[in-house]
Amino acid sequence: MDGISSSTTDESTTSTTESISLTAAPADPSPFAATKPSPPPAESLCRMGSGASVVLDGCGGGSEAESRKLPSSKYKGVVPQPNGRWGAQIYEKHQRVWLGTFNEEDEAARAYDVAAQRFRGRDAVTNFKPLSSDTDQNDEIEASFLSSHSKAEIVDMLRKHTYNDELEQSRRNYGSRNSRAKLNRSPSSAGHSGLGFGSGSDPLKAREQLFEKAVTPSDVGKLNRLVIPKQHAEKHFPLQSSNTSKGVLLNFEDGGGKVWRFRYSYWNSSQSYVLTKGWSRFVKEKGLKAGDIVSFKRSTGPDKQLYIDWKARDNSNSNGSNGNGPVTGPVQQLEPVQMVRLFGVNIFKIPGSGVVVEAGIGGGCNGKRIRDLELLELECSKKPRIIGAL
DNA sequence: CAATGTGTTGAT
DNA sequence: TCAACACATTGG
Repeated sequence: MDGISSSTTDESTTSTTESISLTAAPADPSPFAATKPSPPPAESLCRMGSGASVVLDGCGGGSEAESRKLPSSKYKGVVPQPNGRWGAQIYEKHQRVWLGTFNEEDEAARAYDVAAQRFRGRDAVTNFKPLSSDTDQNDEIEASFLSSHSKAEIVDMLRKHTYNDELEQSRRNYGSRNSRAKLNRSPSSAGHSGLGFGSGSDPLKAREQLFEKAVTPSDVGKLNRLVIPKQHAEKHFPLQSSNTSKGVLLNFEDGGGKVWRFRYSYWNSSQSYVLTKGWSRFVKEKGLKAGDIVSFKRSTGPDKQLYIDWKARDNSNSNGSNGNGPVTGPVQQLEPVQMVRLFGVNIFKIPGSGVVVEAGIGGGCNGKRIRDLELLELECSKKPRIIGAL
């Protein structure tokens, strides 16, 4: 049932192995600047600016009036966007993995290359990549970098255009650090001090730490999503096959007692578990920054209330930003919304009103779009099975 | 409303 | 697998 793991094991999906070694390293922030050697080998489509409504300085302004069809890219994995920009995508398992949009074809092509390397290893056909030249060292670093990150992470970086930066950092760390110690450094590693969080360590609440994650630039970027490390996602927030793609709504209570509802789902496209809807609001409200740590906890009680907290990476960050107050302070719980997984459906019980809402019942959209309950579980009367495990 | 990314489908 | 096309969502 858990199609998730079976169907896609994240990196392992790549079959052969994780040994995705990279050869080239656009470690340089400048994408093609340094590496712009081999033009598109294959296709060799030399179409330029033909239909894009946006100006393409690169090719000289082509005034194009043929609007309908967008110009196809000469690069593999690059597709034109209605805006005149370029999108990058790669396919795997009949599923498309969107790599983001870019202004220049080259940039998009670059992104594709990176993804190709990460997804398919060095044999992957790329637009430029085969570049290795003399920087074996860098190659090795990038190889480590890639192999130590999930596909989802790499994809996020590409989409957020932070790949080069991340790689850059990794590079530095690599040099000073060990050549190969722990390549796994995303989630709970941050500081390890972990619990220092809400400082809570308040046994009174009977809540247990599930896991933590240092948010990446992507997590707090414009992607409006939080990638939950697969291991933790499957361990703590298992999705039923029926929910996998549709997603479910999960309620989390923050340190201030505020309840946050996030859409939690599995993205086939990037093969990752993510918190999407609602996440951006959380990021804004809390003023989350890359590097900050987000912690997930769960009540040990029957309600299994979920909690979410965060902590700035640096201790007392001036936080003078906006007014997001130090909501981080004390970890207290107010009126938690109960959520129970029933029949493969999440049921939320709103305290006070005793109202029970079925996750996903989308219905009321008055003149507006369905903004809140867009995702639904279509299984209600099916398989009467209570999943209280979570 | 514009931009972005997803759903889909048809071609290779 | 890939890319073209359409359009649903999201953010501003």
